[in-house]
Amino acid sequence: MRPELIPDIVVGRLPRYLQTLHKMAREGEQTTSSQELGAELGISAAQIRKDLSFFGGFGKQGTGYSIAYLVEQLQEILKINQVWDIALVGAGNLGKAIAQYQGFANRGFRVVMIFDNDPAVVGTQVGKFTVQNSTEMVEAIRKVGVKIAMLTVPASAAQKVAETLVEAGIRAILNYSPVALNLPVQIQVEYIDPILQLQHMTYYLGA
Amino acid sequence: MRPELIPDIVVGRLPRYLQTLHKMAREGEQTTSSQELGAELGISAAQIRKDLSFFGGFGKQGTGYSIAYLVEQLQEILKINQVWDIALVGAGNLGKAIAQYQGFANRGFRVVMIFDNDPAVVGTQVGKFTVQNSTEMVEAIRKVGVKIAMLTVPASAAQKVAETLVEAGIRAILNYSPVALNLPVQIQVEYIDPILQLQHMTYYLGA
DNA sequence: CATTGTGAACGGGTTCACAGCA
DNA sequence: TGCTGTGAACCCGTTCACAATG
Repeated sequence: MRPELIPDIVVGRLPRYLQTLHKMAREGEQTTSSQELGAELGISAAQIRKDLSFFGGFGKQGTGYSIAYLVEQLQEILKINQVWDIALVGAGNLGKAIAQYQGFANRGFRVVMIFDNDPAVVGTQVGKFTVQNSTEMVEAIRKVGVKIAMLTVPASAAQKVAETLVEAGIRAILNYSPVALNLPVQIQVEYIDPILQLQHMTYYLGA
Repeated sequence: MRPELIPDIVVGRLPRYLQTLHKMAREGEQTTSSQELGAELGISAAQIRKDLSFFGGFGKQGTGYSIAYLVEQLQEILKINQVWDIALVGAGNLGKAIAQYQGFANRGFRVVMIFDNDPAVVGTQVGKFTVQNSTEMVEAIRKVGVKIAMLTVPASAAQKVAETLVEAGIRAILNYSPVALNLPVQIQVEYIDPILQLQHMTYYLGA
């Protein structure tokens, strides 16, 4: 399967399918249908079938999909049938909260190092990590071969830090800073800015 | 202008335009063009012009857009030429970090109350707020007339709490819990789940 | 003369509808 | 019979291209 032939928007829905399949599994279900999965997610059944068909036939006519099997297949497609190490940059309130978040483990990720450039913060303990100095960042990331970073630094520092991360060999960045990053195209970048989403919603709120 | 006639995807881009316009203003620029704005955001100039044209002609041929004026217009369109109160539900690590985040104020929002159902947490201080008991939630939200909530409770509790929020008069929810919410269509819901975004990116990471 | 605003062309994602199969 | 997988039709968002204009 050639990854670049599959619409990015389709890839982006797979994690959501996985999320809901996990929930169904927790509730003891063995099997589901495109109909049921779609209802849960607010997506049409046809779209789910079409999306999955890009990767192969995972279902059985008349019966639907085995949840366990589909979970396994999606994990393989998304390459999360392994655990990815993450470097966290920025040990402010948000960074600390993320470092201690328990939900990464069983979804394919774990934070393995945390950096900050504030001397008052470097050396302090956050969960089970000691905050390292940003000056050691490139070397530490290279050494362990970490490929994914989360960025929780002030907006003014984000672009610079991101460039350093790329230099260190990072290939995917989840950016919590409220600025658009300008990086080589081959670097994967996703953004989290709650305010953008709040502003989107207020458009629809009368008064 | 009839809000429902404008593609939702267009509305979703306006906050990003605003974000970049603010940045340009901070850097001392007075004027910009669809070209420049697009380059900054990785969006085509034509799309930006088309998006803005849904709402009116904000630019001048030959010159471009006055940044200050466009910011003002976008704020009005998004209804953030006012400050929206937010109720935060869930005072765990993430909730606490959000409550103390300084970036809401000048972008149209402020957290005004925070709730939790854990007796060990209720009554404690988070930034300048005292965590209130969830049992008081409906009344407190109704009384102040808060319309927006952020949800940072465990996945298992999210649906139930969301329903209670709707009952209290909440009309928009920013959900940090990793579950799809099932609510009346007129309720605005946006999701933040970093793991979905990480999983999206790993698809493109070889090995 | 640079840049907007916009109708028309285009392209790609979604939905439809049904053949195929357990 | 129920539900999947999929080609075709459809629809809607993006890009194109240019007239309009400060």
